[in-house]
Amino acid sequence: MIKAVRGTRDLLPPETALWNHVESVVRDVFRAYNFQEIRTPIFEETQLFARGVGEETDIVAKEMYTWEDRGRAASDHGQSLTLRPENTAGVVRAYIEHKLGDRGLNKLYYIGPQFRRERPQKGRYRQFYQIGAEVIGPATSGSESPARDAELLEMLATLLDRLGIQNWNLQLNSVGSSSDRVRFNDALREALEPVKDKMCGDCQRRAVTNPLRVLDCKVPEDQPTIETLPRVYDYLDEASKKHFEEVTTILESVGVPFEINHRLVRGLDYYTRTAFEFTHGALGAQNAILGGGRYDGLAELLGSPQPAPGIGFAIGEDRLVMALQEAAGDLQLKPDVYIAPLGAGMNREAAKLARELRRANIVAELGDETFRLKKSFETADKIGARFILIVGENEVKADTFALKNLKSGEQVSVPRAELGQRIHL
RNA sequence: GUGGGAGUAGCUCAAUCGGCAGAGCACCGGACUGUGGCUCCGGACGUUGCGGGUUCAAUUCCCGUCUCCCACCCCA
Repeated sequence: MIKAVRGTRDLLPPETALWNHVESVVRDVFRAYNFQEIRTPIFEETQLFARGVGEETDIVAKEMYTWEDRGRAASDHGQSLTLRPENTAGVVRAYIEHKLGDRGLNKLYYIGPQFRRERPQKGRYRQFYQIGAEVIGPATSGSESPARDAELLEMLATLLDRLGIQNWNLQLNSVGSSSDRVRFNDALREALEPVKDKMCGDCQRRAVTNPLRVLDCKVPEDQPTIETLPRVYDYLDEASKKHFEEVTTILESVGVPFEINHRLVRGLDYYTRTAFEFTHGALGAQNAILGGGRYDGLAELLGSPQPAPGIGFAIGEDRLVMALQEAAGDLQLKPDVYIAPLGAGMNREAAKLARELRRANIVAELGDETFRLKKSFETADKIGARFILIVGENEVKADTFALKNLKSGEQVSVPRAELGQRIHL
């Protein structure tokens, strides 16, 4: 038997109804904030992620699905391509390629699959779905403003509330501008030098490769040491400090609860200044339901002639759906009516009725004339239809049909022209 | 990539010391020829994840492998 490959899965009904519900609420909420959808390719040139996400990140170093193109054209041949491991780089590439900066401030969102070759785990798959949004534009369009950070965070709080996610928790930090980061990294390395030997193996490695990640360490024995390390906040320049304070001030005034976490760092190289994560319990170890931050230098890094500060986030849709399954029962999609043709030649009559009703926006399931009436009733009951409509010779002659409410048991004779109205009630 | 647990019918799970692979639910048919849910009767259902080894005999013991789950790592 051929099975779905490791880390991928089929989403089946009725669960897909929940996914559709989530996506529909998402589109609705994003619309209120004037975001519009962008769709970028599933694969891109490998270079885009190497430069955008960062060569040193785990994602680029060991988790990407990369292959060499075998296109016929010489220009295709040998080109290194990669399934997108995240969507921000693609959006920024599109922003540059189509000169979207000329439109002013862009508020874009996407929903789609991403790919990383990780060991599968609860809430972690090799093909997973992200819902993300990006606010990006020339600095003159206000893209750098803390008002945009706060707006984005407030939108996320509204979205989670609207979906009925209970007990989410917003963690906020500033990781500084790129120059702040350089100074902070140096300070961290220096502070780690004398103490790293007594830390865990992972931290000893991080101290060299990515000192910021030491702050994220969960090993209990390392916590006292980590407490003595410098804080990012103290290495922010005046502009970054002011920016961060304005974000928190707006959040307070609009009433979005948050927690400042000086240790919050992000795993992608492009993040600057505001960094955040929404967490949720009962998701296992993968408790981050969404994460994001500002990326003021990314566009230039990817070759934009003009600076284009931006901020964005990505929601783990798989995790979001998982969090909703804990609380909500499954919403099952049920038809309004089951049409039961009864006897030879009735399929054609039933088909005509089904067409009429469906065009009147009624959800109809169609039976088969070879079924005995009892079987039709059982099927109608099983799929949860509200009504069963019997299409037999008598009914067709009279152009009046037996319509039974399966819940109440009430059965009435309804003229053809009134069926739609009767079922809509 | 590392560590731990688990794989038996569509689903949830049994199977004594190594001795004919089972139950409930679900499914199909009948009782019941134009009226469902209840009941009764019957039916179908398996490469015991896969491959190898030991044995007269393997779901059971051994080795390998794959997948899933949990955790680390990392991230969403």
